[in-house]
Amino acid sequence: MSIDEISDTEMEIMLVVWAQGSPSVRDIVEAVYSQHSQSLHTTVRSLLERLSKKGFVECDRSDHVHRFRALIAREAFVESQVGKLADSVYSGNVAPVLLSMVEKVRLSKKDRETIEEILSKLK
Amino acid sequence: MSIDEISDTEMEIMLVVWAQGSPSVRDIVEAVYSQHSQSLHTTVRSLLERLSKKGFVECDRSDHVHRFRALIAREAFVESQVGKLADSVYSGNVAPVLLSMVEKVRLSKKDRETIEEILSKLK
DNA sequence: TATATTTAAGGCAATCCGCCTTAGTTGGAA
DNA sequence: TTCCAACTAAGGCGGATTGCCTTAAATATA
Repeated sequence: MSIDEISDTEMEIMLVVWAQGSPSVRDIVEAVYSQHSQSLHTTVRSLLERLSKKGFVECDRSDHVHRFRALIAREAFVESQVGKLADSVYSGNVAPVLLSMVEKVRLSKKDRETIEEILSKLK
Repeated sequence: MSIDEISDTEMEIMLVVWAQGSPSVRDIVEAVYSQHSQSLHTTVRSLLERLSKKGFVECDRSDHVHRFRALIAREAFVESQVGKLADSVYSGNVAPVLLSMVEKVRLSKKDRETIEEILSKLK
């Protein structure tokens, strides 16, 4: 599964969609811009249209006020982004990326134990 | 440290620079395009100029034939990319994704041991 | 019905991307 | 020394993307 590019502003919209589940345009405008106006509304609408074309969201038109839902989970999106990074830098080998992540990311005791548990099951 | 965006073709050039150390324009052209021409030469030259402006490479002009070197290690680049992803998607918290990746990614025995070694050092 | 809200369609300036053209410079071979 | 091949320098071009906006039409609601 290859994933389209996503811009910064589109990303902010996705965060709202992931957080709220099925927000309306107005919900997103207010979450992203902390205000509302006609132009911001149509701006977000067109950004949502692009996100829809890219396959990130779907539009529920059963009500007059459309509602948007994510077509990809946040975790799956991040994983695909990491995979893309691995493709371009390490010829698709994700392991080196994972290793540097383990080093860089601050892990709780519980996280470390969970990883160790997963690893032991893989053996 | 914030890192500029990098395009696919720029990335291919960076891979050559990382692999060869201090290649000339010609070295890069031949590595990327498996051929050489005037136009490809200037194309790569301008891509290198952009990479230079973005802070990814530096240009050694001591010889007539300029040579280019990376200003960021490949590993550091990958780490910063992962960090950027974490910032934008998870407010910096990558741990949950890391956990699911450990499950999903096929790891060699050596990789697993490396991760366990890193984890034990974190304790 | 009158007003506010929303959808629909599309445009616009700025930027980036990959690539190329043209011109001038340099080094080395004949 | 002359001439040529290789390189640098400067900048342009078409296409795509991005964030935002304008205008107009449809819909809901007071």
